[in-house]
Amino acid sequence: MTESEKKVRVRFAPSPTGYMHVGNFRTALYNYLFAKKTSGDFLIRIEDTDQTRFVNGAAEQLLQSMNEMGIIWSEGNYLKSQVKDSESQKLVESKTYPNTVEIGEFGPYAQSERTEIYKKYAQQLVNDGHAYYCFCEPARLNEMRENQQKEKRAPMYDRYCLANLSPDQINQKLKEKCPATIRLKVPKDEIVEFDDMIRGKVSFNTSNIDDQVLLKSDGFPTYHLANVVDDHLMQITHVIRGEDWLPSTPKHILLYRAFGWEIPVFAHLPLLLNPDRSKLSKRQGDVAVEDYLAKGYLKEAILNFVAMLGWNPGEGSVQEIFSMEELIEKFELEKVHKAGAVFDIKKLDWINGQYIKKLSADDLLENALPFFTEKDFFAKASDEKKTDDYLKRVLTVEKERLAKFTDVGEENKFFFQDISYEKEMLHWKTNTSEETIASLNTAQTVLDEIPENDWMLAKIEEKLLAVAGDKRGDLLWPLRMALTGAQKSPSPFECAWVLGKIETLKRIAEAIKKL
RNA sequence: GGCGCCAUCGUCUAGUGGUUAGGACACCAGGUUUUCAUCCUGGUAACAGGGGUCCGAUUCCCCUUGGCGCUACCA
Repeated sequence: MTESEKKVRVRFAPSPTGYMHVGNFRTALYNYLFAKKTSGDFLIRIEDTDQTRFVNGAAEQLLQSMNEMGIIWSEGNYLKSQVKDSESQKLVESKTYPNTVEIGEFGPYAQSERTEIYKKYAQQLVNDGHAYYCFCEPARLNEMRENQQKEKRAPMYDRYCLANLSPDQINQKLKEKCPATIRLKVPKDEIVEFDDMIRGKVSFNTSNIDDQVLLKSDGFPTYHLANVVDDHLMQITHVIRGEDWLPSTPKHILLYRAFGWEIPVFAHLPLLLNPDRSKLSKRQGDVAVEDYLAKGYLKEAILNFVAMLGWNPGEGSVQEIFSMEELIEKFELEKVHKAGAVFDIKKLDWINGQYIKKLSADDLLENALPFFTEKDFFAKASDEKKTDDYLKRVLTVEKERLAKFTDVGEENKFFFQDISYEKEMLHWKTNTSEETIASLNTAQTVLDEIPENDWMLAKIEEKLLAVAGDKRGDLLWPLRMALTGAQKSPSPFECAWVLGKIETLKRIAEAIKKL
């Protein structure tokens, strides 16, 4: 099989932090789209090699979020709740994450379970002269770096252990169990060049590259070693990751060379940015996919929005709304931008609104219900205002003006609670009380004629407009105010329809009484 | 500081060696509407600067500037 015919295999390799950063999510999405587009494999590998950063439940949360967003992988850890019984023969219990199982022939897929593998390869590098033991303590390293910085030199390991320790001394220290790391012996003054799928040719001089620690003194690997070893062992063909990894790519290439392994294709994605163009961070607003889900953004909208941050099908395309299927069909890694993209929530709001408008009454209710139950006005509402039918009517009226589900009901609390307003508010323009009462009486009569089982929006509108004639404001303003007590609201027809015949007539009667 | 990456409206972007530099969001104005929103119409708004190459550069090259990233026994 030649290289071009080799099956594409890509991976999403997150370090579990407890939530999924949207930048990370986009990386996962682009990997997924690329795999789908090329009929390749997409796997998840958990990069949990930093014991000091272990967060309980974080890995599971990540799998959960990926699953929720509809990005499906074919190898790696899975939540037990996610796996079908029919797949049970292929399952392997996960040692580290008891709520998960693994599928795939290249496991384990959690790096914390692969430490022996990394140790073996690190040792191999030492034996071959590509790496060396370092016994320097953090204090010395820090001092060294400070001095280098004072002299305005790039901080780099000074190779003290490589230059001063004889093989016997090294063995002696190892025997004494002195804390040791293994460092990559970076050759000096060589040019490492590679062809990035997004950036084209990128090159580095190895003289600027530090002797990277590969194996930490706790026996765990650093990202660089674990990543290269696993990408090779798991037969990854394309490494698609954030641009923040670009400067360490030459280290990885040096590792592939030292091992004599084939180098995968690299594609470094532009970063997602805060409005001030710094790397998207928690300090400046929400960065977790879960945050946006919790705020009532639809997963399709988030997906759509994030996909367009840094990519566009081009060729004069003016399309803004894309389904996952369309994204898979049109996605091309070559068309991913080089420059970072600002995460503009206003556009997300607009896209989300577009998706909300397309939802059926049932889907609307399903999505909105959890948000209703969080609202104080909803909790205090009477039971008949919490029925599915009632809420569906509210949502049907609200969906044209909803940007996200947290906003649900907020502008229309009068659908749920008693209203209060000054009687002067009932007057349309310069109308007198007598005129306003007359209008409300007309509305009352007309609406009372509509049977309760025929209480439909079109019917209500038709009947009221028929009696309004050319003086719509005179009839409709007082009616709307009587029903809502609010300066702004949906049309009186919609409000009457939502409230139902009984409540509508009751509120009209109350208004007349006020006057 | 060193190394690297990047550069079209405020934002996301299309685009070409010759275009009135296009679209979307946001914003503004007008229309529809009983109000608000939706919706419709229109408008403001960009090729960072300087050198080249070329008959001609927003487009190709170089420099400057600016932004960002990396510079850990984090990933």
